[in-house]
Amino acid sequence: MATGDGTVGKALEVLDRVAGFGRPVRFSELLAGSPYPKATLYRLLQTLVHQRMLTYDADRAAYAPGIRLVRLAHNAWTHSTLAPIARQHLDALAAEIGETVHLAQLDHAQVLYVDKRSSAVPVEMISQTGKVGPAYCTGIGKAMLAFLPLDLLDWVLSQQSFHAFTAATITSERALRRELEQIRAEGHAFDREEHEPGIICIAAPILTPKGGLLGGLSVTSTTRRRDLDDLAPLAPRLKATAVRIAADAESWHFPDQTPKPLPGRTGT
Amino acid sequence: MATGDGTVGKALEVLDRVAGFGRPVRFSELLAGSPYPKATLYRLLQTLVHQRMLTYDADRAAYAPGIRLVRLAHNAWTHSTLAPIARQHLDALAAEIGETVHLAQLDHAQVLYVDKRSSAVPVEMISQTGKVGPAYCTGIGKAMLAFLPLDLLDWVLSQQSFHAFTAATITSERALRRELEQIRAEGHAFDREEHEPGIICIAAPILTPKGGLLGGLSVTSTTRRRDLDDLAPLAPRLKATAVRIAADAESWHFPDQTPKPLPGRTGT
DNA sequence: CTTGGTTGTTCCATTATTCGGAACTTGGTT
DNA sequence: AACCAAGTTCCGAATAATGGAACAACCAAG
Repeated sequence: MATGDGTVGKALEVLDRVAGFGRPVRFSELLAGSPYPKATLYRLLQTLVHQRMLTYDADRAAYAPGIRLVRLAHNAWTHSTLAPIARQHLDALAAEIGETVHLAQLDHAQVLYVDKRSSAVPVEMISQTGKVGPAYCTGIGKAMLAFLPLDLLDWVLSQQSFHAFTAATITSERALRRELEQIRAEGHAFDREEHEPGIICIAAPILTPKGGLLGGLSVTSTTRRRDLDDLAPLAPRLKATAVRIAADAESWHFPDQTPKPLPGRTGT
Repeated sequence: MATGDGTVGKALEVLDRVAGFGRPVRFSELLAGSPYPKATLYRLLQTLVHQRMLTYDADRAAYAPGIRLVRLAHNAWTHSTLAPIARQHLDALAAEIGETVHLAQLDHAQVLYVDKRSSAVPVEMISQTGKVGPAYCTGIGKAMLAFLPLDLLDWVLSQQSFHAFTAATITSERALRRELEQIRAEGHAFDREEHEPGIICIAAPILTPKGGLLGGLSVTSTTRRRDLDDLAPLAPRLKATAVRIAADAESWHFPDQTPKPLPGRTGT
């Protein structure tokens, strides 16, 4: 999975890797999984720390994501996600249905949750927002995949791991494509405990009038409270909300957030 | 204000600039305020877009922060800010006092708010978290500055704009240093409508047992509800909370987040 | 349809940066 | 004391970034 993009690409790859650990990480740990030689990795880390994209804790000799990222993300979240536009609609939907509502967008073949309304716990924040999850085995992921342009879909599917989280997880591209077809026909997707046992959801894509994919919307519940048949009747309300969000996005002239297939830069 | 750090530094500077606009921004706007020639800036932007750190909207021909940042920030916020550690303490303090509580850290001579508990308005969030504000004219900023090591303080103060937001704003380094001395003696700071008219606050630093600066904590109110004399009695509870947060941070072995003075890297 | 202006994109020889093997330092272990 | 692992620095070679200038694309006015 070549990154390209010269030094900057390499630096960001390292940044991702550090962030991915989810804990302070030592030089040697990074070196182990790195394609770069010691000296190069060292310099990249130095640069990132100097730029406050990473923090270096001298005592523990470990690197962690830096707070400059938090600051940048504030802008990104406010101006480049559906969250601010969708906020009121999420509030309304969550209040009406009384279940957890998620708003997500596709990022690099993964589901990126950009906002959430939880019925139970009142507020949370980046703690939830910013999380990523698999696309092939979540309702919201499948809902988005189903409405991706075909050429992009090919690429995105090629990036899926098809790891079997539960017994119900779809583990082959063929099976997933079949399911996506159905979702396309119905306009909404279900998560049948495919990602976590006991967790089910119904999800719909958020589409521009022209059919461009903006994001996804889902209502999540547990098998203890509801089953799929209870969820299905929510589809109309879910879709109505999605349409409203899309309309607002349109009037905000929101950019079509279709993910890029990482082309070889200067075409073939 | 030379950035150094080669290409990566330049790319990140451009990223900051785009984020700073707070709205989609066109190439020419960026070019205007950029030290780089057209072709160079163009390439940097290309790279950032390709890396999904920026989004490019072809219709509007404008750049905006990318969603990859949201994802990275999730990690940064979770693992490199005081927020997760302080959460319960903020909850408790906010509930007890019934006013808005802020948690902040220093980032590059500015105040970066990393969490917030608002008494009145229930929700908001990243919309608030991730925001930056001036250090020299906010209570929380001054509280942190007062406990900065002297050499760092010199640098940080040199970065302040001393813009007069209100009639009460401290507008000279000398006056600020005098105030910081007082804050150091008392252990807490006030914002006397120095940043926004009608807004006052009391703030305390969060310090390691050894005196290292971790962050700041503040209780904000309005002149309509309280005055400074009402705020002052809150100091003990504020400080107690700060101590508790510091203790938890210690046991989590939280890295000393003292900002770096951007040294010239390898000397001249 | 032509001209002129503005904005955005590409080329390519030059130049400055990054690369990475190897040597070195530091701190802990047998 | 000798050794080993982890982290840091050096420096010539290799590569990638630079930026001036030419080139498109678009629009408005002549």
